[in-house]
Amino acid sequence: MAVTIKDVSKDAKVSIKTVSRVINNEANVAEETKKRVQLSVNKLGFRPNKSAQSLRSKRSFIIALLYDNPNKSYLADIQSGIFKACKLTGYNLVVQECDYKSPDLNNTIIEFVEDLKIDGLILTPPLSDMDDFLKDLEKNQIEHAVIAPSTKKTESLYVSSNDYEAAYKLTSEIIKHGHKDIGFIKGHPKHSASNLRFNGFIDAIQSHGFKINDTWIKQGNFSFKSGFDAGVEIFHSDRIPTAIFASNDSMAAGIMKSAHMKGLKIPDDISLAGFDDSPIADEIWPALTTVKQPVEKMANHAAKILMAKFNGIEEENQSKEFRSELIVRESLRTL
Amino acid sequence: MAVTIKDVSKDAKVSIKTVSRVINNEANVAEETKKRVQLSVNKLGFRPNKSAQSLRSKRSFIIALLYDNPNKSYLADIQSGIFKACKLTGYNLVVQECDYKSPDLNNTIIEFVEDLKIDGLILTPPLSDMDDFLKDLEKNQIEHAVIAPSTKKTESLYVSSNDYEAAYKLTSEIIKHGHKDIGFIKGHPKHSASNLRFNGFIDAIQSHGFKINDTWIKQGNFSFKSGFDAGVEIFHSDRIPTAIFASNDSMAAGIMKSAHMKGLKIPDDISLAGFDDSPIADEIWPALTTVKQPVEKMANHAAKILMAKFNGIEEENQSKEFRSELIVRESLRTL
DNA sequence: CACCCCATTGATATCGTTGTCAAAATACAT
DNA sequence: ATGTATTTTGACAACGATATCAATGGGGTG
Repeated sequence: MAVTIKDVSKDAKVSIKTVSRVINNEANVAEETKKRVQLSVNKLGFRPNKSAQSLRSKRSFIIALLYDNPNKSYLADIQSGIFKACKLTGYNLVVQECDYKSPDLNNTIIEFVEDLKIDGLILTPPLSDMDDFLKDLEKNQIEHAVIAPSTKKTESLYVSSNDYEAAYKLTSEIIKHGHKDIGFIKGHPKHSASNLRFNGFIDAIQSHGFKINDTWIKQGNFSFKSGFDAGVEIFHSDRIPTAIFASNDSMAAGIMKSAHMKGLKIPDDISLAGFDDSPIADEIWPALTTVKQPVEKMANHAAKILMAKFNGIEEENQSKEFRSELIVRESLRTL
Repeated sequence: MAVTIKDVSKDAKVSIKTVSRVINNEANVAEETKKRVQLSVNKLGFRPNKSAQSLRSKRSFIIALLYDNPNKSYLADIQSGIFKACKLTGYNLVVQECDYKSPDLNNTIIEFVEDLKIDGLILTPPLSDMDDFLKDLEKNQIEHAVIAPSTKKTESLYVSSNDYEAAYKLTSEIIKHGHKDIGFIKGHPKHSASNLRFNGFIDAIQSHGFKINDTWIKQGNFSFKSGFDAGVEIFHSDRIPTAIFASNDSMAAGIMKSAHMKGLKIPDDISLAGFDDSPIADEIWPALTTVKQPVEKMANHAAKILMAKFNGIEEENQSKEFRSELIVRESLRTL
């Protein structure tokens, strides 16, 4: 039989309530009593029964990660960042794959949270941008932190990256390399980052006094295939750009493939840039010029502020914007 | 206040025990009573309190996925397969990243399982091959299913793939393309698959009466970089093979990069083959000849047999070996 | 008709915590 | 010394399910 609070209380010659006070770090326990209890706890190897705690106090020390079919390496990074934060605080992490298009997403998740007494949620795009979903969470008093929301007006905790600035900077870098005819592949329309990156691109182009050529702007959805298709279309036109900026690396890889199939050399015939610095960026040839986001750190921070919040630690642990880093590799050449 | 079993019992005019019987599908409940209770359950929207269930019955309807820093896309596939199985049965999934080298891995995990009343574990390589760890699980009566263990003598439930045969087949395919001088990059030494793949390669070579050239056999660890390094070494030698078989796609991509840097064209100057059919296999140029494993299906099956086991359903749900599929793409040419 | 058997049902204890609230001990003010 | 405020402590209820075990009742048997 496992050691219970009763065993500890006997050993330390106090009531079970006092033991409870000590393990929960409550105020008003005499220093001496506290020590005695802690001694017994260690001696007996007491570990509180989480089910009993959860039943009585309605918290589980579990947080959940919600995601909808993201890029695989993105998911792994996010998860790892969250997990590391959990490990520090003793929380556990449950994962929940969901379909953002499902009509009963809201109820499913709310029931899930209530049933498991989940202490808080972490949301990734595109869930981070579903306002009615976020509102439902608020209404049900479900703590949550969102990763990369498009608008920061929300009451929710969030972490974000400077997608707009990074896209602006990357575009400027491409221009600095002598390019004027630049194509762009947009990301998944439901992901906030897509717009931010597109706007950064547009503004950079225009602030340099260049024109946007609409036939070189294609809608993608962050998948390799959508990039490939966009590449095929672009390379099929009479005049092709000298550089293409894809909203993420997978799509850039797709374009690269379509270029190869068309007999175009990279970066000799066409320069390429991606976004995210996913593993593939450095594993294809030539390696992709891209923007590296501290995804794991962002997720780690999201988990930290979430847990800080429902543990009543407000302090400096707050929503935060992370800065991305430009990584110039071989896929971009100087004209 | 949430609906409890008491409310249901009042509404259905039965005792709480009878309600309990119905929701747990226990035997010996009159058909009519059962219907009446189910009606009340639905009418009131009763959802059993998991903490209370867990406290009393010592099960949580949670299973856990244990992994140690795997390939990101592998993790995502595994997780997705498990998650889908969980969804069907109403189980939840918690994830636990761990360090297989940690000296107190065993205790950490056992405490984790006991604390959360985890119903069962799913292990991925290299954890699937740590015999003392598996023994500790048995000793503590912790249900578990392992993915891709090297030996199937274990008492544990398992799913595996036919790595040996697949590697044999792929090697034969390379030979069929006219290659005699074939290099090989080994995988992570702690992963069971590494040996199986290597042995399949060796046996295929020898059964065709060819010789193994040791300078073309390199030790890798499944990472892109280890493949790259191996490639650099091989291409540095006086005589280079006409084809290289890397134990996974990341390493094959690494070799490809090193080949490009050396000015070698693929597949004109050297043919390549990988293993796993990870996303990168089809996203690099030229696309990799590889072996596709039904990773997600394997994980799905692992979760299913695990849950079937502790729910007392033995039947046909058993350990199983999955078959891989050869995928021939451009990276392999005929001499 | 008396008896026993087995399916069905319910009263109540129980799991291991935290919450409530009052009692006891101590500190402080007058 | 007395009264009051404050800190410290504990007895017991409560959380919401399942487990135990006995009571009930209908059917079959002799």
